[in-house]
Amino acid sequence: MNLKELSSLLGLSQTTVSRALNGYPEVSEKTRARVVKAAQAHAYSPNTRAQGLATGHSKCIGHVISVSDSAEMVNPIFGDFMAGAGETYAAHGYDMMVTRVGAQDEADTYLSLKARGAVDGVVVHAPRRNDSRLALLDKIDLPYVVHGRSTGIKRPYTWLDVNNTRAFSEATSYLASLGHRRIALINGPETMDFAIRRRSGYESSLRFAGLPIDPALMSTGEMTEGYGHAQANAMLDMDNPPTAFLAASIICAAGIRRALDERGLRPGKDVSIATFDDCLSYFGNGGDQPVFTAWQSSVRLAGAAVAQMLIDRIQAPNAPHINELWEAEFVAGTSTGPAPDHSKD
Amino acid sequence: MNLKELSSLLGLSQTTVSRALNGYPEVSEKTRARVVKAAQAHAYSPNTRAQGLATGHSKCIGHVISVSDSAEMVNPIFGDFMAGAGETYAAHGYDMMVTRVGAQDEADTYLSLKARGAVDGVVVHAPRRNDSRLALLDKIDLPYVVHGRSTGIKRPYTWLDVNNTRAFSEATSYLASLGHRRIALINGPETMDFAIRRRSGYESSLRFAGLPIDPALMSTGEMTEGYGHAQANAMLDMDNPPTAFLAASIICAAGIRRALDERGLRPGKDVSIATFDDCLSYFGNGGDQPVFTAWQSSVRLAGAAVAQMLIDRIQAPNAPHINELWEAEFVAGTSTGPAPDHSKD
DNA sequence: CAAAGTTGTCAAAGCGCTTTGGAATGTCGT
DNA sequence: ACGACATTCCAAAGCGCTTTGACAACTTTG
Repeated sequence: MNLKELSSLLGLSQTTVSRALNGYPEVSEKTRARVVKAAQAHAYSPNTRAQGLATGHSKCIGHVISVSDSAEMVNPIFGDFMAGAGETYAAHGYDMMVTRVGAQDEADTYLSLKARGAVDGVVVHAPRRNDSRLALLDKIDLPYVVHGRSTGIKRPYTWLDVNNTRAFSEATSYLASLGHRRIALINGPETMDFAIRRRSGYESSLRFAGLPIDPALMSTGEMTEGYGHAQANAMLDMDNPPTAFLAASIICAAGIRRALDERGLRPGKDVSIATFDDCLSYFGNGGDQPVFTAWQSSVRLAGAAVAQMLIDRIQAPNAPHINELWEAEFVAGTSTGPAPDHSKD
Repeated sequence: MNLKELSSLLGLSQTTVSRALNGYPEVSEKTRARVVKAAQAHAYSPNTRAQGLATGHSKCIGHVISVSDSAEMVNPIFGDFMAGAGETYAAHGYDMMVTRVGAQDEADTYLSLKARGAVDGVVVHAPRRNDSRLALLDKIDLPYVVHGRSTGIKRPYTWLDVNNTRAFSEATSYLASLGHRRIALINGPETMDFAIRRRSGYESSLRFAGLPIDPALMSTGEMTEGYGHAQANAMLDMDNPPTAFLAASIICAAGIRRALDERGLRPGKDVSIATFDDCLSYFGNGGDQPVFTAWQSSVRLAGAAVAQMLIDRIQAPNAPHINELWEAEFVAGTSTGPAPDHSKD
């Protein structure tokens, strides 16, 4: 069923039927009702491609997911972010297109998306420092919103980020205030802007507390469970091991916890763990009784909000850029406690 | 840059340019080379929508993700499956469209996808028993491939599944052979076909081993870490607790493990854990030294294979239906061991 | 050397929609 | 009763591509 058939069926012109369905005022309410009813009865939905061709926009939003070829790692927050964004898109009649790409072909992918008119805008995921994608997107005039920020980019752009610096600064101070003097940072990949900010928050709090900054207590890598486990193991083997860990994600934290368990160390007693928590739907932090002491911020809500910002941006491309900085919320869990007293050792 | 501009720039007709780029034989190699070079120089890519309108297919594949409104749960395998599928799509010039939908609007979403001509085919995720989507898709003639199977559907359809029955039967036998007589099943949602099969594999091996089937040792639910933890805790509180757990996913297994750790029970010594493992990129099973004894099958590879099957199906809609049943691979971890000897209790 | 293929190219139609610029019809003031 | 003005509808153009059918310009054949 297409427009032509439907309109001849109704004895109306295509123009009138189209206007009736799209809510234009120059069609009487009587005929509009008639048209709408017939459209429903015949399950008519305008052909997306034809509509796009005619209007010049695709009502589709692109998400380019860079999969590092080395690690072949899919960011675990991906699913929840998409779920949040998808909700917003559905509410506004937008489709969502996902493109998986290796790091090399990143630029080409955006160019192609633009040249082919496949999307009206894109969400930039996992921004790096001085991320070259932003200049590219500005140049080719493809609307975008950044989930995160890119330090070093001076031109304004629209972004939504969590205050990672603050969260990791608070977390470090919190652990220091519990008496911990050897606090390890199990960070995400420090090619990512958020990881850089997290480290800087961590370091500034260490300095503020008068604690040394020890590179041996800092690690960077893909945020897998195995990574958390391996790093914790390596650090706990040190002569002067950390008494507290600060993890980049709850999945890392789980790995750290496993390392403790294997050694018979009690989390929150012998060794503390604090973590950032993205509120992943399949890996909750224990609900009523949080397991991990955490700074949390829902990536799902972020997805919904970023999607909304992008839709707004597409509809008003010349509006001033909006920036949202969300504060992570502190939850006290059982994974942290006072630094163990070694005076009796 | 569009076809018209490019062709007038070259002093050729649109026809010739189009044919040259699409590899038709009736254009001389000399002009073809000229056209290809110019296209590259001007970064010309045919407009997706126009191309789609003209050819009648969208070169786009749909993934409809049902998010149960109650649980608001995003399946954690989603990201890895997409990464695998995305690779295949990219190689064949297909785009990937993702639609998030609540359980109610599922049927409408497929109808709309079809009516709008938005996709050439869809992947059916998480099939249920007697899944009504298959009949719907057959009726509206939208090509599809099922990731999993749907018990009760008699008409042939194309699917790729893991032999869940076998895997869980083997796992149960394995645990029984270690002397476990109280083996708990921490299953996924038993509205899902795969979970039903897993249970039946589990039960058949219990029967075969002459062990009783105790509903108190079986649970069903969304496969979160918290779920695994809660179920394990509840069961370990029983008068006659299980000595082994069989988990539906490595994430559940992590939760079970946490429950053991909290109680000072040693995995593989006091209580065993076996699990199914989807080989999630962010939650590996320890690499060289597997943590969990597991039956594993890469969901990423499944994604790539399903995508390929769907593309084939779209290109040859009348070809016979293909079914692939993959066997899960056994890996021995440290999480299982002989049932503890209670004779000295 | 005319008739019959080949080869390389093109003009134009068509995909299903939106939108422009009329054109009918009806209503109203005078 | 007549022009003015809304109101309601429509024919046709156009979005950027593919594809059909035709046509020159060459080759080859008898």
